[in-house]
Amino acid sequence: MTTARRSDTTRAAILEAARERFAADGYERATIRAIARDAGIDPSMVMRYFGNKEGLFAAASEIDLALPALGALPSRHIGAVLVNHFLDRWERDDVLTGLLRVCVTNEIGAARMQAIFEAQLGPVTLGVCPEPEEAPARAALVASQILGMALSRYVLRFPPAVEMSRDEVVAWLAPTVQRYLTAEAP
Amino acid sequence: MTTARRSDTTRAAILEAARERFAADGYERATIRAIARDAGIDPSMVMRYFGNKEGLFAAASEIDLALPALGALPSRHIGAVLVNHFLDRWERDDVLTGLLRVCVTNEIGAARMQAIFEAQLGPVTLGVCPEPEEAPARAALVASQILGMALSRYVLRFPPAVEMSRDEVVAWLAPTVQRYLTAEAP
DNA sequence: GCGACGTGTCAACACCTGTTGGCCTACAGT
DNA sequence: ACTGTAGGCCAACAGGTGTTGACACGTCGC
Repeated sequence: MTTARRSDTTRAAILEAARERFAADGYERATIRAIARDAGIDPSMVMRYFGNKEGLFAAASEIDLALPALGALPSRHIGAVLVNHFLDRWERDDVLTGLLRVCVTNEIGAARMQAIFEAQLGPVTLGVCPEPEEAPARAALVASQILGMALSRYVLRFPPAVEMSRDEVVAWLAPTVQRYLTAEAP
Repeated sequence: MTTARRSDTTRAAILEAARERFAADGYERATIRAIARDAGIDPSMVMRYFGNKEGLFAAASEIDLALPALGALPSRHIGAVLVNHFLDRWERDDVLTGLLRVCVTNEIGAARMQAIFEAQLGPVTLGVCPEPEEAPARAALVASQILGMALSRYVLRFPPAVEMSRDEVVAWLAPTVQRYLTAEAP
């Protein structure tokens, strides 16, 4: 059994500060010194616990996917459920915002973003789309709309995208996602 | 009349190298030294011609919008025309890819990206959408889909998004854009 | 001929970055 | 009570950054 060490609180403080900084500044501008200052410890502690900056980012961008139970619900509502789920996931904490800010200039971040969408969307898409070999393209289309809205709303903060209510976003995007998943190929 | 100076070729070489570096590396990792090395001149020339790094980026990310003549065509095809136009604009050079990579971590880039979409989409949206006060939200929805596909295809290079043919992309996205612009609000 | 000016290079500044190793302190096990 | 070790800080390294000023070469007007 693993007993709680004294260092666990420090680790947690570092990770929280790192997530905030990566989300606010991206990879290069989120410096280890700034993260350490936010966490109230010395920069060298970051190295001791996470090896180097890439290791810190890898640890700070780990996400539990928290897939909803999807098999049972009627496939007509799957678009709305999916959009709602992703908006939830984006607004609960700033891990995904950080990942989106980082993946644009960092290979590791890009690979992780791709892995997340594969794991999130792969099974869902395979379950509902008409032809299995179309599943990857359909998943990529859904990803493009989800990522584009997240970019406009949470990163670039385009005023109209920010001012839309959450229900409005779902009402507009759900039919798009639904069509990408279930409509016959054009 | 402005006669051609000898320095114009140098300016052009700097701008071309800067566009490539910004598109490949983003703002922070695209160093002035690397750009100058690519252009075959000294870093201090960059400062002399463009003042500082922000000035260089501002000059390198200037875009002639090249709006197509839009008023005359039947409004049923406006979605396909718009998607085609943006894909063209993204693939002609790497200015927009650079802007997309930069705007995620740089205020000036974000503001410029927003300005581009306002200028590109604003008039079109106002011309075709049912209620004028809905125009900004509809333009933001279109921007989210366009930006998301550009991110997946040209920046993150998700394999399924890259492997789709250009006609497939247009066939899938055009109805989405068309709906965001002309359908009644949900 | 000669100074002014445009074009360019060189060397340096001041600062910030990730990363490392040594030293100190306090608690745990025996 | 003593010692080992985990947790933490400090100072420094080596390298890279944007940016600046002094100096060299060429070409033009006069």
